[in-house]
Amino acid sequence: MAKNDTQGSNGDSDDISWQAQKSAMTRDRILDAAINCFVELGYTNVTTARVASSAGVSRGAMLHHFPSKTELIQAAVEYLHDKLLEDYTERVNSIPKSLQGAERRRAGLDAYWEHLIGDLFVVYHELCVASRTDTELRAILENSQQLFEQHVRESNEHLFDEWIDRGDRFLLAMDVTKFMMEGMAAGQLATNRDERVGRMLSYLADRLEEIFEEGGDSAVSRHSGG
Amino acid sequence: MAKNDTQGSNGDSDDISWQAQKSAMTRDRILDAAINCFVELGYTNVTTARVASSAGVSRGAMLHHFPSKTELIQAAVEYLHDKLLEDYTERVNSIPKSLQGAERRRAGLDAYWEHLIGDLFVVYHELCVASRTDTELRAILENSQQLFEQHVRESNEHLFDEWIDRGDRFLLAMDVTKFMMEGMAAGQLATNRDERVGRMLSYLADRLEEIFEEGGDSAVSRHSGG
DNA sequence: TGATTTAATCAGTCAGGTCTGTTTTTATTT
DNA sequence: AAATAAAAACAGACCTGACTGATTAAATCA
Repeated sequence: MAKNDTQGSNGDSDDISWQAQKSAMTRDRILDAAINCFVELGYTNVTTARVASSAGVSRGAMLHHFPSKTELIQAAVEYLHDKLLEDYTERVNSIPKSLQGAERRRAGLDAYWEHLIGDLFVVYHELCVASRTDTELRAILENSQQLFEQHVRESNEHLFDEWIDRGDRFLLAMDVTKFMMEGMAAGQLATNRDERVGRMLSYLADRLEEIFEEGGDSAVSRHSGG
Repeated sequence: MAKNDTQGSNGDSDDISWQAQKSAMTRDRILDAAINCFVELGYTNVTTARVASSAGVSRGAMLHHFPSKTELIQAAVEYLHDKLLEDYTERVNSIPKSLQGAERRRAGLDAYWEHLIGDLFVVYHELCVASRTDTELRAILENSQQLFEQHVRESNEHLFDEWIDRGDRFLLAMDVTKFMMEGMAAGQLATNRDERVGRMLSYLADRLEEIFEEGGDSAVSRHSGG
């Protein structure tokens, strides 16, 4: 809005013009609004008009930045993907450095759980479900999924760096964690939610420690091939 | 279609008229078509015209049986619920009687898994996801969910009848099973699907046996309060 | 014949996308 | 520096197409 301070034909101070800045700002406003609409309305109920209204721009303005709904969705999904990674790493990084060993790993589980029940992941899961019958969305998601999975893997290798060289056991532990926690997040659990979740997280934490115990018992090694 | 054999104004043999039979048949045809559309198109892409076309009836005919789309969806969801129960019990009942003990329980897990990756459950899960932002659908589903959960509980009590009196351990085992398997079913697992699933099912089966071992170790009893 | 079921057509709503016009910013010219 | 041209950002009206629900006509059965 206040343009006179930085702009001018002499444009030395910043190599990015005021126009480009303004354009990027409205673009981000629109993408934020799109994510917001996903959260509040659900992917299938999002219309271009609603996104524009929520962003505070006219339909024409939005159509200038995103010529079609597909391009809007594409950009919004990538934007969501970025925010998902940011949310996850932020939660993991905010684990106190003082925590070490089993306590640190348990805190990692809790952080992952909080990430899974957040709005962003809920929306992401909705997109995955919708992509079953929406080939366009499926194509858009495939890229993001691979990147996200890789990022989670790297993050886990950091959290569980003591066990990085356990081979199959590491994969088993990651799958156990992933499936159990995503099952809790996606499953409809109306009764005793907090109690059941707490119990499951503790149980899961113990199983992970068990999997990586030196000379683990046969029950574990049978599945990890070690 | 062959009506002359059972029908007549003397209508003593059957208290339901030919017309009612026919009406019920088209009703079921429409509901079957609706489920089919859910599977093939996804819940949000289903239109009344498509259902009618898939059922082989005109829209007018369908609107006679289901005056509004809401009523159609309502009936279709209840129909889906019935078919879900049928599918699950059928799979469980088809476990050979010769299997007993741990083998029988493992077969129960496999049956549950097959049920979870079937079309019916996939659609059901989609409905659950869609119900987050669709209050009408949410209301419709709530009834079905309670009935379904209760049925699964009863079925489990039958499959695991040796352990029915284990109190908290039983609840823990059921949650572990439910979450892990639903996580696998819902999660996007592109790579090594069959291998990972098989490994997880074996691991899960072992954990369940472990949970119910007499005088189980502290790791288990810590979470089951027993 | 009278009632019920099926078929066909119509009107209203709302979505996405095109089109044209307006304002703001940038580049050019004098 | 002032004026002007060009381009970009923005705004809103319009069109098309699809869906739902209502209405009317035909066919079928009691």
